[in-house]
Amino acid sequence: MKSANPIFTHPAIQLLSKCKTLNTLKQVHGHMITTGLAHHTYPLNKILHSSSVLELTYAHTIFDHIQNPTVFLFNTLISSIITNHRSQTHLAFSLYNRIILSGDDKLKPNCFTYPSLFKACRSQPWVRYGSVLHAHVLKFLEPGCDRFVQASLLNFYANCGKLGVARYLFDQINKPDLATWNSLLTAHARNASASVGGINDTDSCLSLEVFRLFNEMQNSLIMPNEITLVVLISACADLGALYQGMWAHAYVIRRGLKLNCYVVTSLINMYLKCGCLGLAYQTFDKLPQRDTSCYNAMIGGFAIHGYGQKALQIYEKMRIVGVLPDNVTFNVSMFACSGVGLVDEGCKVFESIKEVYGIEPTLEHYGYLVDLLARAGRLQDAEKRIKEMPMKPNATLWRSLYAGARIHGNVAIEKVALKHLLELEPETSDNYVFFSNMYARVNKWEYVNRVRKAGT
DNA sequence: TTAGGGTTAG
Repeated sequence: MKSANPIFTHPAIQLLSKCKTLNTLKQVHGHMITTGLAHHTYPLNKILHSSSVLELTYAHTIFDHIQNPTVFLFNTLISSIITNHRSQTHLAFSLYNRIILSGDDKLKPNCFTYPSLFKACRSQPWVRYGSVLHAHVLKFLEPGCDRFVQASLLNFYANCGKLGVARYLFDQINKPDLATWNSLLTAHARNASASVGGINDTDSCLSLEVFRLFNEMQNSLIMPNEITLVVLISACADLGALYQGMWAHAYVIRRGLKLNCYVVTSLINMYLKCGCLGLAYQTFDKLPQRDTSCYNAMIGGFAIHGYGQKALQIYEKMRIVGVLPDNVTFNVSMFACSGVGLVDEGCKVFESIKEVYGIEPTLEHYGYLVDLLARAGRLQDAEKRIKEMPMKPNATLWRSLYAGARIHGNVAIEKVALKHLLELEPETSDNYVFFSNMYARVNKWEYVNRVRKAGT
């Protein structure tokens, strides 16, 4: 009987996965160097992976000391950078370039090289490299050799809005598995809800296509999972299709799928979009373990339906049970206050961002604060907040101040806000109309004509 | 003997 190679079962390798700090990892690495273990690819890959999660610089130093690293080691580092250190994506691409430009016949990218790189290409500034990578896939890999590469390509094109290419690539895949089906469904749902400026016929068609694809998927005997249902329920929300959404909810229960935070959040959102606040709350209330997103959906739901006080109660409950709020939580909570004039409560939420949670308020947070104050007629406070904020205010903030000043009849502040709006958006004709309307209201007709001329 | 693709909220 052949005994296992001791390298693979060495206790130092078991220890590696338990290292929680760079210091302990360095100790194990030192031990591996003295025992000669660090010369072998298998343990080297393990240490490269563990160190890249904890401290990328250390992993890079290890990598730079490896003579003739294999494509396996390149892939490990590339994928770890993209998964754990997205801001360092350029390092992943320079590693990829090293493979391509090595001139070494033994060093070629393989099917494990591409999925993470395509994932990186979904955000700027890397999007433009996607089609280059696609060309490399065709050059270096056998056609249709790997479903992971095919699915990641599909996701890349879907993310760019090139749904036709995504569908073409899907049709090339032999017996698509569950994740590939989910990719295609996600592609349609994402493109349906990604349009700017509201619903149009194309978007509705894409959401309807999600229904059709779901049926096609079931006919191909692939069992949907929670992810599939999240996509299906989101399509129902986009269409305002309550009956289909309820059917999907029942399907989750009937098929024994988990009502996890993703599924429940999409259900809450669907019920809210269909105007069923009660059903949204029932679904929220039944979930024993809720995450931040789930709370955000419910707070936002109460806010949109005009129940600011209820929204704040949920926000308070979140604090009591110890679920950490995020930027969205602060936004929706302040929005909830704004809608029903709970000014002091909204200000308290704003102050808590820094004082309680130690987070620097963002431009968007200031936007909600100014909107809250301006709507309530606290125009001097709103203007003071804009002037004292640490970043440059954008047009949205000045517009909120303008709207508040307009409603509450404060021409002086209205004028200040409009001047800033014109500076920031000289091309927006609405701003000139607002300005001339303001002068017309105070009977300054010579200015009305002057502003109108400037705006044409 | 190790690696890679799919989900929610304003």
